[in-house]
Amino acid sequence: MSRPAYHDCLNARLRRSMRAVGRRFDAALKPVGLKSTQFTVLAVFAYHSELTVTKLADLMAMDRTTLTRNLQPLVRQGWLEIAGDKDGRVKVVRQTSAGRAKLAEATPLWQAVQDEVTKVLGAEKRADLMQVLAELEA
Amino acid sequence: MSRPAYHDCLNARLRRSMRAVGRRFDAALKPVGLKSTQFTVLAVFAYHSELTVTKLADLMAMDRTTLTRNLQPLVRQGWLEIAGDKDGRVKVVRQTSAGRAKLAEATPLWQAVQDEVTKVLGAEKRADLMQVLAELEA
DNA sequence: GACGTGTAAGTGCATATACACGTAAAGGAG
DNA sequence: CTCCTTTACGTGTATATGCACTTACACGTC
Repeated sequence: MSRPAYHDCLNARLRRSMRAVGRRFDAALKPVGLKSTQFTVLAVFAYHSELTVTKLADLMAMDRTTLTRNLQPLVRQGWLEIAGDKDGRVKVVRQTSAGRAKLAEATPLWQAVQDEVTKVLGAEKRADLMQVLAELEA
Repeated sequence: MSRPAYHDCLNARLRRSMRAVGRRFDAALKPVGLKSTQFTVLAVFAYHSELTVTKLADLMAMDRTTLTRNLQPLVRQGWLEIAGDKDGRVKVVRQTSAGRAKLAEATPLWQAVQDEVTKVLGAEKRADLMQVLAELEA
């Protein structure tokens, strides 16, 4: 037997691609002062007017405590706001009008990268990729 | 026009899957005290006896300054060592025997997760995924 | 109403990631 | 030999990520 097929590691491959793609999206969004990860959070609120921290974390398949900290820069910039609830345990996250504006401002830049990827990969391969990546989450 | 198709964001999808897969690999490697990212670094040295920092970063498609810091925990644990070179600008990274042993110890645990993924996705889908992810790097 | 259980959120710690900038050494032009 | 450019690497700062642990509140049982 030869050495194990380390080059076939799914985790390593995913991270490599994630880094490359992340750099690409980050660069595209730089003119509007958004990280790609922050864009992703703002985009969730295009579909939900308000969410508790835990529900948002579930939606994003992210550790709740990671999200708590990721929200801070967005709150500091005034794009999101966090308020208490009748239920004293719960914090509700909402997008501000500045947040909606920032998302709208960033959307064409984001769309351009999306289109670029579709062009490079082809629509079919891209759709298959998205599908398999989603399966991977389970 | 309706709202943009934010749910179709490649970057967000990649990160979601990366998080899920990373958690899975991290959990599997926990018994031997390795993070999945650290395993990836150690595995590179199954193919290369020594590498400069920049070459290692290139091989991993990672920012060089990120790698510099990622190496520190591995050096601290005694799995890698970093030495100077004739060329005073260059730092050479090598795996120690402890590093080789740790990699060998972790390999079966890593292989189990790899096999699990292949079982869940099917070998073909998995191979296609790896292929497309590689294309994405360019 | 006191108490135990479950639920929502935050903190401490460690690591991963990358950009902007700084430092130091090699190597060539004059 | 001096100066300039290139190359290799590190630091400062900010963000992303997750686990172990803690805190605060709600709710049902007695």
